[in-house]
Amino acid sequence: MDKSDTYILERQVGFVMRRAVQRHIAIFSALIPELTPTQFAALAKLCELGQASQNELGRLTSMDVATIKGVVDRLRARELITSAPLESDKRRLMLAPTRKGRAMYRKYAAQAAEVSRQTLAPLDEGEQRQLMQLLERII
Amino acid sequence: MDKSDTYILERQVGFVMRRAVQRHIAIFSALIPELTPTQFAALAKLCELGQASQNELGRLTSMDVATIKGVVDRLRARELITSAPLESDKRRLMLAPTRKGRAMYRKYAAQAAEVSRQTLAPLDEGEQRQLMQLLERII
DNA sequence: CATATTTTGTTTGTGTACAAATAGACTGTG
DNA sequence: CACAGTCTATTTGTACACAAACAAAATATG
Repeated sequence: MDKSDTYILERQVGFVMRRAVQRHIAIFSALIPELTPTQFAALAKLCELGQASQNELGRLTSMDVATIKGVVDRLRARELITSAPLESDKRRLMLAPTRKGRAMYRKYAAQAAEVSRQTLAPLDEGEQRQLMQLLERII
Repeated sequence: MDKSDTYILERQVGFVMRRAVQRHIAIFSALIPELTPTQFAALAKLCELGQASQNELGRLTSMDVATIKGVVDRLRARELITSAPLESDKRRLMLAPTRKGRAMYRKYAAQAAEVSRQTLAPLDEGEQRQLMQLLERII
C-alpha cells in the first residue's frame, strides 16, 4: 500500500464536517443556552408555519419520526408548543407554538442568526457564500 | 421585523451542515455496514498509531471522554481492539488493535475513501478541494 | 517531603439520530 | 363495500455527544 492509498482520517469530509458541527453546536449553546439547535429549529419552523403536524414538522426540519417525537415532547413539556389530534384526520397530531413559544422564538431569532455569523466568522463574505452553496449541493 | 431580519432555517450553516452529515452517514452505513463512522475513525487512528491511551485516542478523533469510552467499549466487545492499564502510569488505559481489528481496518479502508468520494460526488475536483479547505477553516 | 493541581478514566443524566416493529386511521381500487 | 396499501404516530433498542461530578494516580510546587 503506497502513500496515495493511505486512509487519512483528518482528510475525510465526514470527519471535518463532524468537527465543524461540534464547533457550531458549542457556539450555539453559548449564545442560546435555553434550547438545543434541534429544538430551536423545530420551534422556528413551527412559528414560521403557524401550525403543522408532527410528521410534517419532522420532514421540514430533517428529523425522522422518532427524533421529532422526542423534540416535540420536550418542547411541549416546557409549554413552548401545544399538540392536539386533528379532527379531520385522527392520525395526525397538530402542533402550534404557544404564546410562550413564540416569545422564546422572538427572543432568540437574532441570536440564532448571530450563531451562524460566528460559525462562519473565519471566512470572508465571498467564502461564506461559497461554503453555503457547496454544502447545499452535497445534501 | 422586515424580511432581512427574518430567520430562515434553511439558510443557517448549522442546519445545512446537519443535513450534509446525515447524507454522509447514510452513504457510510451503506458502504460500511459493520461499523459506524465513529467506530471506524477510532479504529483507523489506532491502526495508524499502533497503540494509544483511551484519552489520547479520544483527543485525536475529537471525541470527549464519555464518547470515546463508549466507542472503545463496543470495539473491545467485538474484539477489534484490546485494552490494558499501563504499568508506568496506572491512570492510562492503553489500547491496541487486534489482528481482527487490523483486518477489519484493511477490509474497509478503501471503502471509507469511497464514502468521501461519493459524499463529494456532486462537486467537481476543484470544488471538492475548496469545500474541504473552507470546512477546515471553520473548525 | 507534603500537599495542591492536573490528568485520566468512570458514571450519570439529557438529548439527538436512526432502524425496525407495531397499531390505528385513511385512501384507492376492484 | 371490502380490503390492500399507505400514512401517521408510538415504542424499543442501539449509538453518538456533551456536561457535571467523582475517584485514583501522577506531577508540580512550596
